[in-house]
Parts: sequence; structure tokens; C-alpha cells
Amino acid sequence: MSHMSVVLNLKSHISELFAQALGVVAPEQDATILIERPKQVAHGDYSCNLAMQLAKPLRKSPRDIARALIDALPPSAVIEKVEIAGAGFINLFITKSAKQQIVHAVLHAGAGYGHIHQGQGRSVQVEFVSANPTGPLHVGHGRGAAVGDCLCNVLHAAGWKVTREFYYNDAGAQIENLMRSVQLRCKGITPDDPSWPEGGYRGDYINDVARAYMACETVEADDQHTTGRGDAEDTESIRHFAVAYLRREQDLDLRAFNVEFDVFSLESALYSEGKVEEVVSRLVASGHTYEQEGALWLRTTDFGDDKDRVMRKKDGGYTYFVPDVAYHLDKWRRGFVRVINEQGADHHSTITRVRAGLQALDVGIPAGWPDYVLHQMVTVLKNGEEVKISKRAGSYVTLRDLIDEVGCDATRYFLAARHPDSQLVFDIDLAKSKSNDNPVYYIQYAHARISTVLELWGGERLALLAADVSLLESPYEAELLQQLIDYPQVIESAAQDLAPHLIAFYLKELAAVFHSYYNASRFLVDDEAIKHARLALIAAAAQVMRNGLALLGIGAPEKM
RNA sequence: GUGCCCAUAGCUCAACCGGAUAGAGCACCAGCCUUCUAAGCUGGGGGUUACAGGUUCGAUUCCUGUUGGGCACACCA
Repeated sequence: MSHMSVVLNLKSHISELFAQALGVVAPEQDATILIERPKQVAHGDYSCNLAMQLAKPLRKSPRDIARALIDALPPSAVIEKVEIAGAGFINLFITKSAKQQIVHAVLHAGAGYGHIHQGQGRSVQVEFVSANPTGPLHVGHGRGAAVGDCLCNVLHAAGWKVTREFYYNDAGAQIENLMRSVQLRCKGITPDDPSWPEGGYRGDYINDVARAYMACETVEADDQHTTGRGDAEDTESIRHFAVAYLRREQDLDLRAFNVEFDVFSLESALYSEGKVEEVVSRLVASGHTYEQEGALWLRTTDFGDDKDRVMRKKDGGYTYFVPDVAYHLDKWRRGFVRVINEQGADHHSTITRVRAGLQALDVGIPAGWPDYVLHQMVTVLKNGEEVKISKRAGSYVTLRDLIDEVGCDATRYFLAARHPDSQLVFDIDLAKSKSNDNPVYYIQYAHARISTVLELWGGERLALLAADVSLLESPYEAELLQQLIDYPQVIESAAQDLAPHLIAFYLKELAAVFHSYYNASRFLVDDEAIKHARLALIAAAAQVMRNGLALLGIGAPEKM
């Protein structure tokens, strides 16, 4: 292995060294090798707890095992020294020169720095947003879009072949409801009228749809063109038009949010292509269904559900989870051994049902398939008070409202920067503020500062590839080097845990380390060798900032 | 009532699938611009990780229970 490629991922290099040592010391043990970055510098650059793990099975003292492991460790040019500490930690110190080499490794790898091979080119399909085409996207969809898209970027960087998919529930009761609401608006009836149905959609946008339909406008949504008939009695035509109109609106919202999908799947297509019927007959054939009180039930309790679920209602229609099962069978047949569904936690009850339906099909789908990432609710704050409505949608805050008010970058950052499991408070005033309170600007500012310095220098970037990085010796420089070294591990963790917020936290740290360095040092100094070394370092830092910001889908401005 | 998620500094949040003295930012206090962007930096105080047990060399992390908050409990999606 070349020196350069070792430097590109020090942690996995060390992990391999310990794997070999383990093979010598205790070949019959299959302990997991965990390499950590100690919090204290005195504990070295990396530490391994393998000896303590082995103490019990081997019935020896951890420190004796640690000694044996160290003796069996293959030689490596990047290791300065190895120590045993505490209860049996093995602490490794990396040579200064190996750390300095990260600068060249990053500059050579460019946009590819941080990419790892965890996925080994395997396919993963990520379904996210999947809003019903019954209105504009709301903040919750925005969180799904930000988390899902960032997750896709992370998985791609981790070596997965990613397909982004959006599923439109364009069939079923809510579409009927939409059609009815638009129809009433076509007839001039407003939501404050006593005759307005209980569950009717009340937002202003319904009136926009009705007006466009009556004006015989043409809507181009994705793959279809639909022209309004202007006939308030033609329910079929209103239905088509309304769905197309709102799909277009959602598409525009997503485009404004910088999110693109590879595949759009339609619930209506599952019906028209006979996939829903097929799933029903397969489930009946499986023996897990029964008829009761005029309905067809699936015995989901066979697969861990707390009660059985109706598949076909008395009125002959299917409940929503039947097409869901058909949809996921379709995903499986398309060859996606790994599927991740990003959804709001308010839909978590569907998980058991979908998985149960897939198990009942008995077609070889693993019990825990597919994976889910559920994000908790978002509340929006402005002037210290919760905002609950938007003018256009009425009952909820739209994604468009946020993008228009605080911008795409800040919206994406704040919606992706929290652990999906935690509830999120979106503070509009904070997201808007152009100050150090705002992490988005803090990070982007760091990048802009570097760009300015490099521009003032005005030299050939290629010259930096020849910089003598051994001149990078200050504590500030050491810290920045370490930060760059850590980047691939952040991607690994984020991909492993499906936790894109780790990227946001890493970037904040990277920016902080850089700002400190910037404040304490000068770059455009007289000594050419030192100048080149420092410029190479901050150019590498800027590269990593660009790479990380790209994962979040956020711009890296040259000037601010 | 049942299931899922959450609880860490005054506030907003981290903590590398059990590790060594639990970390940042904001706010508060005290400093730093004739110098490459002060949208920045330096220093300081601030904690029984909600509570009670358990598992072990070692727990914010895993298990049980309690309290508090969110979500879901349809022949709606």
C-alpha cells in the first residue's frame, strides 16, 4: 500500500494492522476491532480497546494481551510509537510527517477526498418526501427532503450506488377529497360556507387550482401535460388537473430546494398495471388472509403487529397499505436488496404493516426489510413564537415560505443538522441572521476567507502540490491537519448510522479550527516555502469544506 | 390504556454502534481590528447526563421501572 493511500484513511489502515495482530495473538477470537480517537492528546492519535475485550475470553490480564498485540503489530511507517495505558488501552501516535501528508492527499484527491468503499458499489434505493399531491410541501416534507437528500449524498460518498425515489399517493380517498374541494371552489363555494365538507382542503391554493382549471390553463408536470376543461361537473377532469397542478407545484418547490429525484413512482400506476391485484391474490394464496364482516383481512399479527388489518373494505376499495405492499414488492423485484424509507415519524405505524405484508408474500424478503429513517416533528419559531399557518396553505407552514424567507442554504442546513430522532425547532430569526450565531454563515465564511487569501496570493494552484508540508508545525496547523484527517471517518459514521447531521457538526468544527488558525497566523508571508506550505494547508481545508458542504447541498461561496 | 421517539450546562445541541477528566455554540463576564474579510478570535464561570435500580474492569450509551414531553393507535393516507 502506498504511503499516500494510507494517509487517505489512517483509521482503516490501523484497523487492518490490528486485524493482522489479532490473527497472530488469538486467531480463534473474532472480536470486533474498534479504533477510536481519544479525547486527550496524551492518549495518542488513535486508541484500541482490543486487549480489554480479549481479557475475559483469553483469561489473561489486558496489559499482557496488549503487549502481545503490540509485538504482533506489523510495522508501519506512519506509526511513531505505541503505548499501553490505563486498564489496557493501546494508544498509537502517528508520525508528524504522515499527518502533514494529508495536505497533498487532499489536494490530489480533490472532490473525491473522503470517498470510501463501504458500499462497494452496491445499490441502495432511498425513498423520501413522498408527499401526497394534495397541496404545497410543508416544513415536515422539507426536513424529509433535506435529510433524505443529504443521506443520499453521504451514501454515494460511502461507495453506494444510490437511487432517489419519490412516491406519489395519487389514488385513494385524499385525492377524492382534493377533487371535491377544487370542484366546490370552481362553483364559487368557499371554506367558510356551512356546506364545506369536514375534511375538505381549505388553503388558498385550492382556489388557485380551481381558477386555473376554469381558465382552461395547461399544466406541465414532469411527464404529463394536462389542460383544464373549465367544466365544474367533470369530476374526472378536475381530478387529473388538480393532481397535475399540485405535482408541478411540488416539483417547483423541490427544485428551489435543490433536490432532484431519479425515479417518480405513482400509486395510480400500481393499480393500472395490475400490481395491486397481484399482491392481493398472492396474499390470499399465502393463507394469511381471511374474510370477516364483508371485508378481507390480512393476519398481520402473524408477523408482530398488535392487530390484524383490513385489506379490502366493505365497499370493495383497498386500504392504503395494500398498494404500499405492492410498491415495496416492486422495489424488491427491481433488485434493491437495500431500501431506506425516509418518512415523518407520524407514519411510523405503517412500518409493521408493510413489513408484515412483505413477509406474508413469502418471496424471500428479509424480515427487517426495508430500513426506515424517521424524522420527528418540526416546529417553526419566529419572534420567539410558534408559527402554525401560511397564507397559501392555511393550516401549515410551507417549505416555500422558509426558502423565500431564509434562503435555500440555511433552510437545508437547519433541517439537516439535527439527529432525525429529535424534534426540531426551526428558528427563522436565527436562520436569517447574518452573524456568528448562524452556523451556515460561519462555515461559508471560513471558505470565503480562504478563497480571498488564495486570490490575493494569485499564484498557480498547481505550485501548492509541491509545497514542503514539513514546515507545518504550529499547534494550530496540527489541529487543522487532524481535522482534515478525520473527514473520511465522519462520512463512514454518517453512512453507517444513517445520520447526516454528523456532516453538519463536522463542518462547524472544521470551520472553528480554521478561524482560530486564521486569527493566529499569517499566510502571505515573505518566506516562499512557508507561504506555500500554509497556502497548501488552507487550500486543502477549503477543498474539504466544499466536499462537506456539497453533501449538505449547500453552496461554498468564494466571497461574502 | 398500548406502541414508537425523546430527556445531557440557563437556552439550542454533540459525544465516533460500552471507554480514560462528558464537549461546542448562544447568553453572561473580561479582552483582541494602522495587519490576508471582526459574518472572526482569545480567556473565564457554568453538569449528580430527568429519577431509582441492574448488567461489568468501565454506563450519557445496554436492560427494568418511574416521571415529563412528542407522535401514532380507522374498513383515512
